[in-house]
Amino acid sequence: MPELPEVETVRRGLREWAVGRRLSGVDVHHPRAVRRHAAGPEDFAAALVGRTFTEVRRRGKYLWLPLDSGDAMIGHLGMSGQFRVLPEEAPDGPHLRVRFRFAEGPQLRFLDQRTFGGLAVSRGGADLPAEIAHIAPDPFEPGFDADRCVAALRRRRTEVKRALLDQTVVSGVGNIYADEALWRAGLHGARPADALTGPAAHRLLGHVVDVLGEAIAQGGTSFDALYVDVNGESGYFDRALHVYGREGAPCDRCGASIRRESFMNRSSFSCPRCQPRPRGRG
DNA sequence: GGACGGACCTGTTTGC
DNA sequence: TGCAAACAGGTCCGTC
Repeated sequence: MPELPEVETVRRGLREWAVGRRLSGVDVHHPRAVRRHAAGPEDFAAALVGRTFTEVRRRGKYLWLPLDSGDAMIGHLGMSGQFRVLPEEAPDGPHLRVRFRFAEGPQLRFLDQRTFGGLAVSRGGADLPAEIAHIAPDPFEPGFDADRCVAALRRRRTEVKRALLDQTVVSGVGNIYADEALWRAGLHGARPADALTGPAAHRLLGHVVDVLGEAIAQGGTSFDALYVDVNGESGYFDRALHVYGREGAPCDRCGASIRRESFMNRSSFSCPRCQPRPRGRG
């Protein structure tokens, strides 16, 4: 379940292993992996072969790798996507979607069990691909404006958790870190976003930044083999989670039993005492 | 144009 | 034991 911290961990690995290497071959094993590349798998491969990755950049959960052609390869991990650095002789495995071969050295492989992830080449997209431009800056970008983000959050006439997950409000937040930030803020996710005071919205955003930053420092969160870095290793932040996946466990703050509720066809975890439901709902 | 529900997808877990 | 349903959830798209 890669959110911003997991994607940042992958970005750092790719920066080490992919930048400066010239592609000698690209094999698309599953067309769904490049479904966002409208011109098709052959065009995707042709735009990459002979080119060199010059950088690895990220906005929210999106990665893009600028090429020496001025184009960029965009990547999104979806729910289960992985970039792995593996020797040529390593077996393909059942989830291999795209293989990148270089003039020398190990291969880069894009694996994806649930196929929600995808790759594309953005023409002229080295600086900021047009396909990503609609996403709001994430809190770790130099251009991030907290006041603007808070204003966007408070304009949403919907529940605050849904607003946090809206990548046009703030990018990089997914189900896990939204729950954790709401727990830290003592807010139930069903609270109306447009009813938050300015200071309360700023505090919530501060918790979002804190929890994301702490998770980056731990190499991300991992519950199983679905999320690993380019070397196949897991992060450690799952040990620091306070509510996500802890149904029935005592709240680390007050001892009440953590509850699980269905929300947006997903699970939401919260403390019934620290995060009371808003009155008049549910 | 914003809000919101459903679709997409597959390996694992749970229930009968 | 075996089958079916439920579940995980980020993003896109259609509808209202």
